[in-house]
Amino acid sequence: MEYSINKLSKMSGISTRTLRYYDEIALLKPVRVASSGYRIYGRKEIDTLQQILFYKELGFSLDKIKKFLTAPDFDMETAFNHHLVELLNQRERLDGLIDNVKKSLAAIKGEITMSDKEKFAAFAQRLVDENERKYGAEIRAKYGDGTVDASNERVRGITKEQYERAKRLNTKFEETLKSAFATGDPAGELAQKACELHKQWLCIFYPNYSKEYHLGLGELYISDERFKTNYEKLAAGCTEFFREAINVFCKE
Amino acid sequence: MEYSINKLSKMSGISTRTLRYYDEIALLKPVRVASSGYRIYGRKEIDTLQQILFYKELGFSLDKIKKFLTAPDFDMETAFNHHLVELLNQRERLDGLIDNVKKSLAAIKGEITMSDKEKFAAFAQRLVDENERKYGAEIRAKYGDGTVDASNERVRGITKEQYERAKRLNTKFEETLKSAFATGDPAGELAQKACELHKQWLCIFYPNYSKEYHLGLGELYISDERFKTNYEKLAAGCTEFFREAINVFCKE
DNA sequence: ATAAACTATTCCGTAACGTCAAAGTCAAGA
DNA sequence: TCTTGACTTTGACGTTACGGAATAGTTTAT
Repeated sequence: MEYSINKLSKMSGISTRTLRYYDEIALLKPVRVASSGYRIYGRKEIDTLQQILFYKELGFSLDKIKKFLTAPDFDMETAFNHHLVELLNQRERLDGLIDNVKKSLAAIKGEITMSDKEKFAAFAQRLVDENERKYGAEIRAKYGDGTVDASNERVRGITKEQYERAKRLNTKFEETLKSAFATGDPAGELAQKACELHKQWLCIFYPNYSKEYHLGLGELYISDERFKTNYEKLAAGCTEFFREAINVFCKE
Repeated sequence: MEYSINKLSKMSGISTRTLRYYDEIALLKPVRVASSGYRIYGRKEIDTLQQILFYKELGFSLDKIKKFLTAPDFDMETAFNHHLVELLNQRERLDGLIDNVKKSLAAIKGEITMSDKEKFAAFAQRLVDENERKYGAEIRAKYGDGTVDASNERVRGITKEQYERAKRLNTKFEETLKSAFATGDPAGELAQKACELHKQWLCIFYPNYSKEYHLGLGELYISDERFKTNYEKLAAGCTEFFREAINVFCKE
């Protein structure tokens, strides 16, 4: 059974434009092309399209979906784990936004008159990051935006002592990680100690620490350039190494 | 006090590229431009930038932020309310994705067998998405958001009775299909009755039933392994037979 | 034969910038 | 004064996953 692009489109609910796009990026090629240039799809292509739609529903990018389909021995479990971590991060960020918007709304409805826009803006700014202005820039410069943005709510209440402690922990952590990297064994004692230090550091900003989140952070370090360059400064390949270490650490 | 683009960039943590972009879209213009073409910012621009960053932290688009800043009597409360609703919707969607990814992960790991019930739920979810994708915007444009949400709710939160009815229908359908397959005639009375039962089953989840969709479903059953194995359990070759039957059924 | 329906290939646009590239500007040391 | 280096400018392309439009060729039906 053969299908024109329009037939396939109507069957699947996917626009012809999209199907052409999938052809263009080699995600879904027609089984053959007629002499007229018309695309012709077969049964196998319908099957593939269904799979594509399935992965799409889970929020995977087309690029990853392509890898799923082309590499037959793709490590699905790892890929899904990565994806889950990413989604969890996204949700946490959303939670933060929602929280702040709710607060701002309350402020608007409350004592602020809408006419006095400037007053409100000033107030709202104070509302969001009183502490952020004090330490935020400093922290941001050191650890990258992600730390501040993702944990705005928690960072806000951080004390100077805590900040000093974080700084000390971080120094110690970097030293330990560097030594650990020299051993080349991410499961070794040194590497695991680095993980422990990192966990302590992390707990300052994220009181609700979980292994799941720690694991996710390992992924974040690799995928986020800002973190990666930070760690790569210690040693080339250090980020990957640290991720391995975290993987071991969190599985114990 | 006057600031070069670099100074402002370093003070605010915003890249020069971004500042130029904000100039380009008229979100933040420099106070003046030197004869050399260099941008020069003043104190007022710093304040404006702070405001921009505040709104950005709440997840507003630059376009909306511009309206906040330029329209002096903007209805903040309404805008914030809309924004909040949008964020909540996004989170709900994320929750759904996370749920599905978790389930898929469990399935991959083999922790649970994709039971019939879950298959069922997955399928229902897919129908919702498809329904939303196809008609959502249209309906929403006509009747407002409420309608779609209610409609989706109906599908997602199918009642126990509906579920029971679906189950009964499905059993009956399978029996009929099995008998029909024995006759070998996809255009015969029994096969057509099976199609009718299938249609009724389908209509529980898909109120906007159309022959076209039913037809497409026939293809889906053959191409999707999860469905295919389900039907092949009844009899070998049964899936193909059923598709033929649907073809006849929908052409009447 | 001609109109209707279908299909193809560009190309532009989306949001919010990052990342070069080529070229002009400014302050300071030799 | 010349040159070097730091700084700045304006393009222009890349990113995601397509939507939409323009233009031109193909197939099908009457």
